[in-house]
Amino acid sequence: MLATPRGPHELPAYRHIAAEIAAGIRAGTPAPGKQLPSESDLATRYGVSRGTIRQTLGLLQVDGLIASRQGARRLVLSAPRLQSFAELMSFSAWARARGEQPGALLVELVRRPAGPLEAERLDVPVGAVVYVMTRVRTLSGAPVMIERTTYPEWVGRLVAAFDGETESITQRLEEAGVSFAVAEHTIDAIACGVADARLLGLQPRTPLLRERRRTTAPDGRPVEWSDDRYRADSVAFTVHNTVATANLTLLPLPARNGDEPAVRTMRRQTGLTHPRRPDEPHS
Amino acid sequence: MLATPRGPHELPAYRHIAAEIAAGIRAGTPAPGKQLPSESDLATRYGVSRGTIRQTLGLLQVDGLIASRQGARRLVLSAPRLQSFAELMSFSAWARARGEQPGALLVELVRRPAGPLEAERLDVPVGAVVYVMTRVRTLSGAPVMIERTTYPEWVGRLVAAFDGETESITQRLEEAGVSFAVAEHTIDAIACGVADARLLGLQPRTPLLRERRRTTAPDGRPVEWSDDRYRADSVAFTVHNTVATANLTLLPLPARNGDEPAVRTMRRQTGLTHPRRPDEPHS
DNA sequence: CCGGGCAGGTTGTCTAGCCATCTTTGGTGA
DNA sequence: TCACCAAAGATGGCTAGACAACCTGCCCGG
Repeated sequence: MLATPRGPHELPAYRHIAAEIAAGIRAGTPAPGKQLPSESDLATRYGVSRGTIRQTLGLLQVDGLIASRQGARRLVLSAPRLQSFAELMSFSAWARARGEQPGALLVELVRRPAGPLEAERLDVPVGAVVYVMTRVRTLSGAPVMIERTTYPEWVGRLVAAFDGETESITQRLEEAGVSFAVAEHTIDAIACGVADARLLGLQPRTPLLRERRRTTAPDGRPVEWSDDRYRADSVAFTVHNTVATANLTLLPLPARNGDEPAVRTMRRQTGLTHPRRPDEPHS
Repeated sequence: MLATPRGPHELPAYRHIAAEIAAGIRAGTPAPGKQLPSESDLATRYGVSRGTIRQTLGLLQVDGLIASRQGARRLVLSAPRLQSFAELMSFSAWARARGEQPGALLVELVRRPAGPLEAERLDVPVGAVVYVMTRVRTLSGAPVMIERTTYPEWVGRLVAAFDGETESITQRLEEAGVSFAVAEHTIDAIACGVADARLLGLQPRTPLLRERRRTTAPDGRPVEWSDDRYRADSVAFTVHNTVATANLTLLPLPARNGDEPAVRTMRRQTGLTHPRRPDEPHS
């Protein structure tokens, strides 16, 4: 009864169906603002139970594709975009997904004992071996980002074995069995210093978009800590969040001189009021 | 058998249990890096079925509190932070949650026909009435942000009725029955212009952190479009994402002169490889 | 013509259970 | 001592059904 039978090595049904529905929305059926078929409808159509369909719709909802209100049919919000967790981690994966040619110029790769800051960020003892790699990343030849990544020893050992100009460290690490599960990003703006200006070909004091990232493996071990500085005129971040899932945080720097501030976090919402009526279902 | 019986108006069981487990983690039991009790354990302990516990753990997982791998017990990743969807939307809610005193200085509030850009952002016809409000937001008296928000007529009418120095427009709107469901944020860095410099008391060309946001009601109608510019030395964004839920996007500006670029989106991940062994369960 | 109320449809919550797949552990045999 | 294997334990995926809460549209009465 499955619309498209699945082989043994394929996605679980609920993901498969989610992909199919997302593809449909991308193709315009149903159009944004329109209603989705009911859960029972979809369950029958795909030959699965309502529980499985609810898993599917939960996925689409977290992704911001659809909205739901108890009692009313689900609404299509917008067409889906590109998708991949890897794109958040990997400059190369992102660039390729956009059809641009990523590149990397190795500036430095050093192996040294961890200082107290690095030790805390990577959750290793002070003095443990860490690897610090600095690279300039390019898009179609033009430098757009400076990447300073710190790895713990068990990862850095692998990284050091790669070619310096290896396109995607992330991809190579995954192939080597190092996996990524959780990442925490801190995004702010800084003025370009003299050294960074030279690497990026900019004037000093130009605004840069800085992303600091800590990535963790499924077992909780930190895999990398990175400080990436983007040309502000070539890149921006977007964050999508819903009342059901908010993963963004805005954090103030303590007293305008500080270093590691307290945090403003955006997680889930408990309360949600509903609109009076969905008249004018937009467009 | 419920550890804490629920009354008729309380949260659903799975949210209630999630809150209790999160509180426990905040208090240090289990500590980060340690294991959570098994699903069956928790089900028995809270007197619910395993399905309900799985709903609970799904919540905590999306929030980045715990990680899971098939076959292994769930791991506690970190202590939970403050939580509220409102804090992503509302400067005031965020400031108060942090114990600081938010303020607002009304610069301008105009009512005018929508231009083509505004019309698209708010999903109204060109020429429809929109309200544009400019305010300087302060933290304990010091200006930290310039807020330029555009509202469609049905929301702007309410906003115009508020006092200009109303602390939290968002909160007042919710009280008036306008609810928020989805928000899309675009974050980048720009150099401070002359006008903005005067409003914020900065030198021109200082880096600013810019957040552009479109907020949508549960029925899909846009509620507001905002351009907020923060002092880069007083605020930063953090984004949390997991392999199961990634809501961040990095989007390149097309040719270094552009206005509305294509999008690099970070949504869900389909594939996930697993680590070899979780030895050294960190700390 | 307008408004209220009711019935049916739809999503939200929860249960009980089944099997698959993977991890961990402990024991056995070389 | 060490490698391998089997069993137990855990999570992932899925089903079928029940009831609650809520929304919508229709019908009917005023």
